[in-house]
Amino acid sequence: MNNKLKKDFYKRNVLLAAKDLLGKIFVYNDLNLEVKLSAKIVEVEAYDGEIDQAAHTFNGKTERNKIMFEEGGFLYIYFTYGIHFCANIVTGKKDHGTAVLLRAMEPISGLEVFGKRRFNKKELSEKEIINFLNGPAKICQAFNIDRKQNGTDLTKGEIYLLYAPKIPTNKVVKTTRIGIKKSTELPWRFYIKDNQYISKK
DNA sequence: ATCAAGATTACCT
DNA sequence: GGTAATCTTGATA
Repeated sequence: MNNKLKKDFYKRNVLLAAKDLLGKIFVYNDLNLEVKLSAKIVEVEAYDGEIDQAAHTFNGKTERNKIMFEEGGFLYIYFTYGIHFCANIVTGKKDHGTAVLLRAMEPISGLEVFGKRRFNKKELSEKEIINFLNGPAKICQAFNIDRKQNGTDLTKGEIYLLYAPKIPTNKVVKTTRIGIKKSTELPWRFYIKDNQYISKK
């Protein structure tokens, strides 16, 4: 049985896709590792260059953001603050510069790998496990995602998402986004209510 | 050619 | 709460 999310999931409007991404399972099948790394998406933010000044695509296509203008179903990875990478799921139709930032996840498998990469140890306290993936750059550090994964096709076998039932609307919290200076009024951050793995209240 | 900003994190008081 | 770390990108201050 194959419950991998298909192209049609990603081709939808960015806000619909963002809300629906909550609860889905992010999987990295890195053939260099003995285990598949996986985690449940618990917090996301939507970015839409048409109307959103905080989106990297607001001023049009550039070398960095061009993957966001492709059809949904690719990874967009960017480097920021001289240190960190952040991962996005490209959504929507071709030539629409939209994507969903992955802000926090709940670890499922590959805990020892996450522990080694995040804190250089395999003995894990509950507090450290909560800290594995509760921020966009932490996710990339734990999954070892950087430039080389930019543009990855999520309908192939290396990195993909698994279906999970949609989180009911009354369990989804909608707020303004974090860490941006423009378009701060847009309520485009979504997270699973009462989940302890989100980045910030 | 130059420069300021940046979808963050970890560590300090 | 405050801020250093660190460097690519995209606009041209």
